[in-house]
Amino acid sequence: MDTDSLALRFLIVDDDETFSRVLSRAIKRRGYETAVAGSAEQALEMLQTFTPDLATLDLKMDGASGITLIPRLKALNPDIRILILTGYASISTAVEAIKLGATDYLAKPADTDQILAKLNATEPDPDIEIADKPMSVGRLEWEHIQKVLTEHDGNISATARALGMHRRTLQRKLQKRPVREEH
Amino acid sequence: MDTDSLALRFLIVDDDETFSRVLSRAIKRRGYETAVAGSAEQALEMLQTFTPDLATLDLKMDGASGITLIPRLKALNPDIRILILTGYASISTAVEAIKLGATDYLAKPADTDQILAKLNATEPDPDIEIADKPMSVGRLEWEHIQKVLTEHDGNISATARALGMHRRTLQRKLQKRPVREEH
DNA sequence: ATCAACGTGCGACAATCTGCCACATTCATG
DNA sequence: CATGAATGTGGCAGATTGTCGCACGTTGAT
Repeated sequence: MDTDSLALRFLIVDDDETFSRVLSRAIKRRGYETAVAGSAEQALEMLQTFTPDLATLDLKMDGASGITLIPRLKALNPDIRILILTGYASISTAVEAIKLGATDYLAKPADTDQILAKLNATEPDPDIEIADKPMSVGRLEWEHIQKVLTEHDGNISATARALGMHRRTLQRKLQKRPVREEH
Repeated sequence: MDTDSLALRFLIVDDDETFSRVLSRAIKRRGYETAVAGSAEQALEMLQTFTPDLATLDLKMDGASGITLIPRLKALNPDIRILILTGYASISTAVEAIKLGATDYLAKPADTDQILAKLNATEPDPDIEIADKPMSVGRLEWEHIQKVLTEHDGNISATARALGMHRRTLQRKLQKRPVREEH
């Protein structure tokens, strides 16, 4: 369908390729036009030919932080809605982001529904409002652990340290739930 | 020195009496005129005779949250600088506070210098440093709970249901202090 | 080969935490 | 005022976690 002129343009800036791909597909399926950038620099290039109406930005990437994009995006489109989405969330960066004009701020992991819910907060679309249940604490923890574990190349000791959790406990958690996905 | 007409008026709203007293003295010593309220309600009364230029608000108090004071304070003095100061800091309340117009947000414990520094900071800087470690599981859980709690307007029972967690357990978790963010 | 440093898997036990049930209040509403 | 919904506590048995300790593998340097 070429509703090009009508479809809202959605920019995803994240260096986690898997994450970007999954999110991009989920968002396209809902009728948005999407663009994905793997770094702030790459995003800046894209902005010369792509003016987004919505955007999700990661903070921790190679090169510049997504936060630096906020002023550029606002300058290009004052009505843009920006969601900061990061696995390295902190109160201080959240405060900065909002002050700079971000619409909202979420810590990863977050599912697509939550992401869109935050971005649509002001949109006249009272249709798909209250269907979402938050992730259970259990699943949230699981995804977080997997992510950090991957970042440490499967090193359990290092992961436990990074997570401020005891190695023994991590071990037990990993035993109980062999890697499986569901929904 | 009676620079009454020149001295900036500083309002402290916190139910921790000791904390308020110490902070009040430290701030007076630096030439501000101070007023202390132990609750949001009490603060509202004071506003009839005291128009602050600066304020620190606590979030978790008996009665209304300090966050509810933000609009009132802004209405009374659009140039007021408001710092949220709480022992139960979370990203979701920080985001909400900043959106409502708070100047900044700090987690207790914080010393007088930090407090005044935040209140006097002028411009946000996009070059704020990003944490090098991801959040601990404990911290992530706290943030998630706070987010859901905020989405349910502070309703504990509803939050517990949404989280698939026993209400009693949620209550106990909420009473504890959040895990400190480290670096 | 040997030593040192590190990561891993697992047993055991105490300290905590959770899921549940009960009960007294408080609060908004019909 | 009756009623349903929330909330703050207390108590308990059972599940989970924090710690220690120990036995192996690996890897690198001596």
